[in-house]
This record gives sequence, C-alpha cells and structure tokens, in this order.
Amino acid sequence: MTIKEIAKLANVSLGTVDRVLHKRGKVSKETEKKVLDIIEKGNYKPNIYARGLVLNRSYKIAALVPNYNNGEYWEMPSKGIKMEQKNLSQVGINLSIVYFDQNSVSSFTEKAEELLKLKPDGVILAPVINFEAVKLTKKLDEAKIPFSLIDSNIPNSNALSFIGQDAFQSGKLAAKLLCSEINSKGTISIISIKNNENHNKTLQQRIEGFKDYIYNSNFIANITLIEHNIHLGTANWEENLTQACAPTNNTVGIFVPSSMIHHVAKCIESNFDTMSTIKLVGNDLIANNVKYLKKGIINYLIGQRPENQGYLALESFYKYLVLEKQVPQKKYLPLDIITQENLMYYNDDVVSS
Amino acid sequence: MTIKEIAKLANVSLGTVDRVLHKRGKVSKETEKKVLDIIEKGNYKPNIYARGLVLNRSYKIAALVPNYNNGEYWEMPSKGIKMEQKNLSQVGINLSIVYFDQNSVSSFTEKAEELLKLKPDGVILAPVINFEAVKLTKKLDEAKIPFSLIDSNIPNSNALSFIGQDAFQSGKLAAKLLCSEINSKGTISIISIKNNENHNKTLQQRIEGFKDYIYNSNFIANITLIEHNIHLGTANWEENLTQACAPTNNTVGIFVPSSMIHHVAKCIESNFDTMSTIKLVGNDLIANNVKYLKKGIINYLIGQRPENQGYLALESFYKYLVLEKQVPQKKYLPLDIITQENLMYYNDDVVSS
DNA sequence: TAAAAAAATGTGCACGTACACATAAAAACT
DNA sequence: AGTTTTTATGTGTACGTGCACATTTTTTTA
Repeated sequence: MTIKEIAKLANVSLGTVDRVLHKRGKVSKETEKKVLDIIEKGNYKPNIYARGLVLNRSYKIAALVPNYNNGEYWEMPSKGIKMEQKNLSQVGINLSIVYFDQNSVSSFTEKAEELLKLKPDGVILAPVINFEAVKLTKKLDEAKIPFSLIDSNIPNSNALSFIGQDAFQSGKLAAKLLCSEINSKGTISIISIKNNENHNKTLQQRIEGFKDYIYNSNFIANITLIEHNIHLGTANWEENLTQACAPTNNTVGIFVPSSMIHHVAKCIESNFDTMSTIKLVGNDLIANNVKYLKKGIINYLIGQRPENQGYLALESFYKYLVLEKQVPQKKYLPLDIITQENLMYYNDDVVSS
Repeated sequence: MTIKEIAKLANVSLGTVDRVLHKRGKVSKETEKKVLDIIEKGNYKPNIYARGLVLNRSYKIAALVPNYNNGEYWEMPSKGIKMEQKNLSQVGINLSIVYFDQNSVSSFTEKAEELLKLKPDGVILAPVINFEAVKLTKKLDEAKIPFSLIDSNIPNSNALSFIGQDAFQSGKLAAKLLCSEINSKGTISIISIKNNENHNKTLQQRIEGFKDYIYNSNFIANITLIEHNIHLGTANWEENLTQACAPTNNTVGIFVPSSMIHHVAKCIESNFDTMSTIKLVGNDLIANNVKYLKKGIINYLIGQRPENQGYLALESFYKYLVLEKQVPQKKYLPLDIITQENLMYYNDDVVSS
C-alpha cells in the first residue's frame, strides 16, 4: 500500500494524506479520520527506499573509546564499530572515532572537548574513567546529543542505550568455573592487574561477584581467598606478580578480573614445575589469552563479545536516527564461557555483517 | 557520487553510464574506459535506496522445517526465521514456512512437493531426514532454486550456505564439562532419546565427539561408558529410562546428545534420594531443560543459538538476492556453555532485530 | 454582499536508479 | 552518392515519499 493508493481510496490528494501521516494539521476532522481508517486497515508502512531516497539524511556519530595496542582488549570494540560502519555508510551513518588514553584523565578531558567540537549527532562512549565520563554526559545532555554507553554503565544517566555485561554476574560465573576445576582444599588468589591507579568499577564488581559466589557456596569451607593488586610497569611488578600467583604453597586457583590474565599465565609457564596444577580463570578473548587457553594453562575465559558491543552501539544509532525506531535501553550481552573445546567457534565469531 | 555526476564528468549521457555499469554493451571502448576510470576514482557506490525503489523486487523464500509443540526445540529456529521476516518484509523478502513431521518420511516428501509448488526464489531446509533431504536438494538444483541448510549439513551439496553447529565438537565439549563436574570413579551413561527409528546424524556425531574426548583423556582410567537408546512412547520407555539413568550403582554422570535431557532430569528428580549426585550435561535451551538447569539437576546445557540459525538463514537470502552480495558458505555457530550463572543472558538473547 | 482572512485541499518537483525507447553517428551495403 | 544496417549515444518515465508552493473552499469581517 502506498500513499497514492490511500489518497485514491479516501478521495483526497497526496498532500492531504501526507499531512495526516505527518500530523502537519490543516486537515478537517472528517477527512483525517477517513484517511487514518484507511491507513489502519491497509496496514500502511512507508516504503523505506523511497523514504531514504528523498530524505537523504546523514548523521555524524562520534565514538570516544580508549586507544590500544594490537591485541589489547579495546581493539575489539573499535573493530566492531568500524565493521558496522562499513555496512551503515551507505545509509547515512558517518563515524569518527576519537581515542583517549585511559591512564590519563587529562587525555580524556582533552579528547572529550575535541569530540564535542565535531558537533556529532550521536556519541558512543566508553566510560572507563567514570567521573569524567559523567561530566561529559551532562554536557551531551545540555547539547541534546544522544549517547550510547558501552562496556560499563552510568546508572541514572540519560543514555539512549547501554550495551555491555553484568560484571557482578561475570565474577560469580568465574568463581563457579574455577571451583568446578578445583578438587582439593587450598588458596585462591584474586589478582587485579592494572595500568593505573584509577578506580575501575568493572573490576571491582567482578571481584565482588566472585567472592559472593564463594562465600555462599560449600566451597568456602575448603577455600581461602587472597587478594592482590599489581600495577604494571612499577618497580618489581613481575616479582610481585610471581609472589601473588602462589601466595601459599597450596594455591589451587587464580582469578584475574580483567583481560590481563595472560601475565599470570606467562608467570605460571615460567614456573611450571611448581605451579602447573593451579587453575586459571580470566576474562576476554584477546590473542595473548587465547594462546594460553590453547596451551591449557588458562582453563576458562569469560567472553563478553566486545566486537558486538561496538557494533550494537552503532546500530542502535542507525535504528534511532535513521529508522526512527525505539531502541532497548539496556542490552546485557551473554557471558560466554570459553574453553579449548569451543574456542574455535568464538574466536572468529565475526560480527554478523 | 551519482550516475549523473559520472555522466557529467565523462561528457556522456546517463544512458551510457548505465550501459557501462550494467555491462549492457553498445558502448565504444574509449568511452567505456573513460567512464570506468571515473567510476573507479570516484569510488562510486549505487544508492541502495534509489536502487531498491526502482527495482521493487520481491522474493519468495520457503522454509521446510519440522513441526513442533510449544517448548520443543524446533520452535526456536522457526521463531528466528519469523522474527527476521518481520525486518525483511519491508525490503522484499516474503516467507512461507512449510512444516513436516520429522517422524514421518511420507510427511516430508509430501511437504517437499508442496514447497516446490510454491515456486520459491529460495529455500531454507532443515535436513533432519537426511536421505529424503538429499533428494530434495537435487530437485532444487535442477530447478535452479538456491537453498540454505540449517541445523545439520549435507556435505558436498550445492547449498548457498550452511548454518549450524559442529556436532562432533559439541560432543567433545559435553564430555569435558561433564568430566569437570565429576571427581570420582564411576559410570557415565550416554542416553539417546528419540521419537523415531530414523538415523540421526547429529546425535551420532555428538556421541562420537563425546567418546573421543573421554578415550583421549586421563579420565578414561576412571570412567566406564555405557550407551542406551530410549524410544519415547514405546512400552515401558519410562522404566527403561530409569534403568538407563543408573545402570550401575556408581553412576556419576549422564550425557544426552539432544534436547531431550529434561526427561532424564525428571527421572532424577523422582529418584532424588538415590540419584542426586549424578551430573547431567545436555543440549539446547528449551523451557523444560532450563527449568532443570535452574533447579541444579542439569549441570550444563550446550546451546547452539537455534534462533540465530533461522535468522541467519533468512538473512543470507536477503544478502544474496537483494543486496547481491556473496554469503559465507559455512557458518558454524558458537557452542554456548550455559550454567545457572549465565543462563539469564542467553535465555532472552533475542535475535538482534 | 463583496472583500479579506483562514482553513482545507491539491499540484509539482526532487531524490538516484533501471530500463524502454528514440535519435544520431558510423559503417556497410547497393 | 544514396540507402540500409550496425553501432553508439541520448531522452524520458517510473518507483514512493517529503516538502514547498498553488489553488480552492469555507468562514469571518466590514
């Protein structure tokens, strides 16, 4: 059914139907009702091609995400955004990615300014520096620029959508998996490995989830939990890490609540004679982690589909701006459990493109 | 860049550019080269809206899948197909689903005939009755109707694409998960639960994968494998099943290579005093299975994203027919590991729509 | 009751492409 | 050279929508 057909059925002109469809007024009550009835009955849906052709709109989306080296976690969300950009470039979605250094607050504020200068029609934001990100969202609200959050959420923000994981539940799952691998009494070491001093909400929530599971399970009778913090690049960090890997001589498991578990795996590998029985659970399918998963040093990785995060964020803007559809306010991605046996089907799980 | 602009730059008419673009001939070598150069340089991409508008093609896709009762496995692929249909109806993809009874060969052949009478532009086929499905694919080849396979593959067929799982690997994964839950010597029972006598390739491959893992691991020293076949609806099948659940009095685990594990779980629940320690691993997130996963009777389920299978199959036709893109010949979906802890983020993992 | 104002309705063009048809230029024939 | 045939190039229309502008009808005002 087309506008023309509606017009014919209602005995009015195209213009009148148009005014009814777009609520531009200047239509008498009666004709409006007549037209609306026909639209209803005929289940009229605008032709997306004709619509796209005549509107020929284009939107500028800007993403503010951490920079990265090859193989690091943040490569993946960026990859996802870029992939989807290729699909959406033909339908009027243009993308600029602005990278900031997640170890530097000033870098973030600087890049945030840069981003605002682009006057984007939408923003994708990774609020890893939480406090500063909140400030930016305020500014975006003022400027009436819609924004989507990826990776971690800012509760009570005005975000168009949040796409990421449930960090607490991720921690619980890690604990469950680690416990399933452990058959004896002993110590589990929780090692936070970080680049900076910034408080990381996601890590904290994962650890809380992890402890929650242990404390509420039967395992607590047999397990002692010890927490460690390692700051990459500081003096002796490697020694400290080795120490953290086996704080007692009956250490049975290690949990690293981030993508940094490959550092632990490397450490275990170097001390294989004494540490080979320690079970490892961590997060994220980055190349280094995958390597140790394949070797059997890491037992489980929990994936959070970071490419999908990026791609869904961009897609949400397409749906919102171009298709003018509603988008879900929150999208928790599944917590994928990855082992040697199912790795191959996740590792090249390309963004559906 | 538009055709008009190309024409202007090349000092020719729109018609000439059109002939070059569509290789309709009747263009002199020189002008053709001139136009092609400009197209190349300008990186011309046809406007998909204008294209869609003027072509206004529509395609009839027919799906041949097993019928189902509420909550059964085959509800999910159908659901996925239908969901994507909603998205694609606006872009000229029309769908008819033809259901057959997977326990009846004659039903399949009958419905296959019905499907061919629809003269579809593409077919989605679930070849669960392998031999008959092969015959159908031959006919489709003759009629030059492209087809996609879901759920299980037909090797060396001419399929546009296969979308499904790696059944062998799925079995290996099941074994790994079951073993991780088992801490003592004992018997593992592999129970095939079926509705019919037909040979089911997928089940067989899963069992082979399962055994492969066990036989090549250290567990084989402690584990005895026993296989059982249960035919639903036959006399005493429930007694037989109870028998199969605990063939020895140190049965430690049960693997069901299909979505039918809820029957086993029910049996365990009824005999909870004696069987509560038996670990269960099965396939597919159907409602009945989820129920027992939540209760803790089933320990792991392996998911294969059946909705996605349906939705990707339909999407592959959209890409192939409408967008005229190439589609991957094979798409193995990830083997999702589902436990109580990550269930919630899979269970409502709606097809990205 | 005529003129002015307001409300209602109608018309025409543009978007970029595909394809049918019309025309012009070049080549091959009497 | 003049005619026909072949080859090359140009023109026009339709697709369905959105929006600016034109026209008609109704209501209000002097």
